[in-house]
Amino acid sequence: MRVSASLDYALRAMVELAAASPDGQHVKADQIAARQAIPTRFLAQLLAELRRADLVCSGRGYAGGYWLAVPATDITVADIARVIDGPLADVHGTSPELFGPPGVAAPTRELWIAVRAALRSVMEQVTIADLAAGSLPPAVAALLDDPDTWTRRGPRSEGGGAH
Amino acid sequence: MRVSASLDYALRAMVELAAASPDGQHVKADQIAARQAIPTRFLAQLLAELRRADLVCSGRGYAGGYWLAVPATDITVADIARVIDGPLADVHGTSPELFGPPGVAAPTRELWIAVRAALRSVMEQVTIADLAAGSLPPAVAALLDDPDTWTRRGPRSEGGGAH
DNA sequence: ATAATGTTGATCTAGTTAGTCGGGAATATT
DNA sequence: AATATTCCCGACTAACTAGATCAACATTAT
Repeated sequence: MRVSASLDYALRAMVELAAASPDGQHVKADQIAARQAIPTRFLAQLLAELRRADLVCSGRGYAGGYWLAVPATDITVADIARVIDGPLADVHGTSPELFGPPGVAAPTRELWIAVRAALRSVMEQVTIADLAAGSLPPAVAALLDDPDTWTRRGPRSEGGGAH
Repeated sequence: MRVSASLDYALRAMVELAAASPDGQHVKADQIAARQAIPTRFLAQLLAELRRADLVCSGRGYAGGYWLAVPATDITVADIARVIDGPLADVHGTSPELFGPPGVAAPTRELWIAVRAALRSVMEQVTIADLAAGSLPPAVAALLDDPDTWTRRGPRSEGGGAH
């Protein structure tokens, strides 16, 4: 359940583009790489993937660079994740609903579907316009209200009431 | 954001133990491997990790096998995930709150913290007792009510209302 | 003692991740 | 037309991780 470097980079690059998009600016890969401290050549690969997925457009030459193919309000984090990392959540190779654990472990299938639903409830709600503006949608921001959300959680112990 | 084979195997093994735990039964690694179609030797490794983390106990010899170290109602999916896979969600190597994306992409930090909170809301609520009994807690089961939850989602398109 | 079982550590393969490199193709300036 | 700038594409590598296997050893009930 880790966020890959590729996804982190791609998302940050898209936020850069979203921030420039109201002015219709073209942003060059080098600029994004410099501003976000991303290896240039590696970023270029990611942008090419995003272009093939029709999330961004590109142009070459002096006035070249990248810009969003659709409005920033229409691009969610999930869209980017699916392009870069594939399906949001799959259980070691197959998608949760095709997964059929045997015997008494059968209900783990519903568990993984619930996990996927939870991921969607965040990643499909947040757009890169939200991120560029610095304000998450209320339903997602609500998750951050609990101070407990901000703390790390060690392997077991602490948390509830009983010891 | 994929569920590793190790975590899937470990969780299913724990559900097997939970199902046997009311009778205080010891279950042998071979039995679990057979019932859950898990490579035997590989499973033994996972069980050893769970034992070192004090989630299960083991005994050797004729009456040997594995059993839960604590009640099944006290062991959540998150507990197992942290033992087997490490932190629930980290952003290419560092935990979300230590992560400091530069410039306009700074709010992506809050995004990943929200993602982690969403994962916790499922994985810390579901215990292996729930799974063995085949009924998820109400708050999690509610996620499964929306029929949309059960469908795959392609890369963009479809979904909402307007096209 | 002995057979059944768990424990440990080494090893192996295949695939993924994160990144680099060189050359080519398109575009705008001069 | 020449040239500088920028994106495009494929190959390549080095490191790591996942997934799995094996042999040898330790423990325990009979």
